[in-house]
Amino acid sequence: MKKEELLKKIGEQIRVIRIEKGLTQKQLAHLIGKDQQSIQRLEAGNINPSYIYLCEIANGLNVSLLDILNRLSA
Amino acid sequence: MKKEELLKKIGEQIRVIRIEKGLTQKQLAHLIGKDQQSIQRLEAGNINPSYIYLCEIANGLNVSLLDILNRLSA
DNA sequence: ATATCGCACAACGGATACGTTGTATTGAAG
DNA sequence: CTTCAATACAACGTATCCGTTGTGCGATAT
Repeated sequence: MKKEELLKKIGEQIRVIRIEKGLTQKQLAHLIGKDQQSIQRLEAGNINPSYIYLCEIANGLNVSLLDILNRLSA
Repeated sequence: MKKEELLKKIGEQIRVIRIEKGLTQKQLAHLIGKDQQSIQRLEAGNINPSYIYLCEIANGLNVSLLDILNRLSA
């Protein structure tokens, strides 16, 4: 699977979960000490986030990283 | 959970799986177009690998990233 | 003794992530 | 119409990743 597709997919999944939780990009960003633009780039698949970054996102969304990845295959 | 602990844990888990598969650091590295030192730093928890990097590692180990993360909690 | 293999650590450089600022668009609210 | 919230994109600087080279150390074998 191509790199860009992987990044797009996980970005989209993060967006879905964020919206399910009723959060804006800005709110999620501030929950984990980042800013809105960072979340935007992540959701758009424009960056290749680090493991720690993904853990922080999962934390802000109040789910586990496993949950996020599990939902990718579904 | 602290960043260093997270990196150490996933590094150790990757090492366990690599050894289960009977691979050396060098062999795993070459399977995915990297070098032995990169694997060493990853396993030692000295780097914060990107999502794509983790996908490549999982690929080289012939498991899914989900498998690796699943075994972290166990 | 020396060669080889697996693993560890340090340093350098190019590439990239990510925080920040600035700006544009869209839609809802007043 | 104006205002504000939410999202998107671009550019810049700093920090970090990761590939690479070189070095070392222990274990095993010849």
